[in-house]
Amino acid sequence: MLLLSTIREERDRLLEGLAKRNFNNAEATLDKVVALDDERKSTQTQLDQLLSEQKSLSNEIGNLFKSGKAEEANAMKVKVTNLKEESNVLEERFKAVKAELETELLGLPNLAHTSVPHGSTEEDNEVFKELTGTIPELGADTMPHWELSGKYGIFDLKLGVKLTGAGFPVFKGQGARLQRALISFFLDQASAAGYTEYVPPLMVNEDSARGTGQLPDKEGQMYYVTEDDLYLIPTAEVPITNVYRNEILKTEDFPIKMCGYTPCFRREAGSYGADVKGLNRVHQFDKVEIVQVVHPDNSYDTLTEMCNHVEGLLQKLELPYRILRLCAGDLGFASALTFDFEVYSAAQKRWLEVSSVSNFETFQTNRLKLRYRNEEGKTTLAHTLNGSALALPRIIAALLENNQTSDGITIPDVLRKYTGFDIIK
RNA sequence: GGAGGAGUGGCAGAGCGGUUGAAUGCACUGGUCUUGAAAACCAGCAUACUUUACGGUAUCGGGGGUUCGAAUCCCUCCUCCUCCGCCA
Repeated sequence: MLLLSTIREERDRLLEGLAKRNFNNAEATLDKVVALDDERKSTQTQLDQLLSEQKSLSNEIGNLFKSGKAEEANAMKVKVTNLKEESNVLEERFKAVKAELETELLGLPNLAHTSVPHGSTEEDNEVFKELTGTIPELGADTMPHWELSGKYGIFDLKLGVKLTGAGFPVFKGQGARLQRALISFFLDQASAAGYTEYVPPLMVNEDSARGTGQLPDKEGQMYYVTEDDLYLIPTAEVPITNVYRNEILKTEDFPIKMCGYTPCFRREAGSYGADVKGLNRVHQFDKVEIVQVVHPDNSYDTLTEMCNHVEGLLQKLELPYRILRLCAGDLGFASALTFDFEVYSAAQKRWLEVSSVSNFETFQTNRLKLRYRNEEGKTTLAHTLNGSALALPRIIAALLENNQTSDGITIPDVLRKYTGFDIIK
């Protein structure tokens, strides 16, 4: 959620940013927000005035009763009752204005960082770092991962359909081991980089979902348990970032570095073709997430640090990758700047997104009420960042496809101590 | 799932209808004292909104109600504790 102070004081910059994001009616929306905020303030001032009068009169009534002047007290009661009627009307108006203001604010996306390129679709994303690593030369009998899975019995989509439905792959045998190996590897790497490991709940309440911006923006993306009003997490970002919801930190608490492995659940309606084939897009997948809560002065350095961490993982896995800087049109609602990491699948001959690293600045912390006490003792919003490190299915797809040989699928060196085997046969 | 008890400031813990945003203790911050430290003493110490400012308003688990007036009474939801049941 954007800050009202930003909307009031940096209107031009904001209009520019909203235009970049192709946001319609930006000017009218900002005008409306400011007008609502003005009304909220003036309503509150009037309301407070009335409440204050009521309060002091009520105290007088108490004193009158004590000194035995019941008649005067009763006369005063009528006065207060009248005041109360007046204030009730104002209070209703106050609540309505506040709610409307909130709705408008929730509809505004984060202001994109100045380095975010213009553009409306993923075609306009900037290649921040060109292909790094080598694309393997594969033979004529190269298979995509969904065919390899059948050949080696790594995972089974049909079985998933039988057990649950489309988009719920079942990993088995060496495939299941590979999955577990990757999780351990990613977590060990995160721990070594100073992240504290969490095992969070896989369902969250409404407050948590709102805190990180899943609600109300992406309600349809989440599985929802109606009986208990809980949401299945679409990413570990949600529970982990909410650890510090409603907290006031000290500057010496920074940086807070957290990581966690969780399954992720996404309803992901509306895609087709190669995008959703095999493991390319599924409803349940595993991911290790890294999250940081930092001082606003350091958040862009932290973004770089987190990108370096993700890059290191891809290098250790010996996967060819590139880094994109997302354009304004492709940038997530809550993000100020996002780098996407893509690995190249030699068999599918396409790039697969395996990580997204973002700085949200104060967009999430404003909703989360996640603050710190600054040098002057004032409470100030912290910055949050997160990144996938990494999401498993497409890593597995790329590993299977790029490492296929006539003898089987070779496992990268770094994973061998985790898998316990060096080739999938 | 059933029965009972409880939720107050960073923590502990009073208050149980009337200037109570809330006693007291601990913790914390600043000061005096001291060569330094400790002790002692003095002062400060919730959050948010609002006001140019003085100040004002709201918040005692959440929401609603009764009353001129609620931390205190009523309803409801949530959470925790104890006992019973069930269970990996």
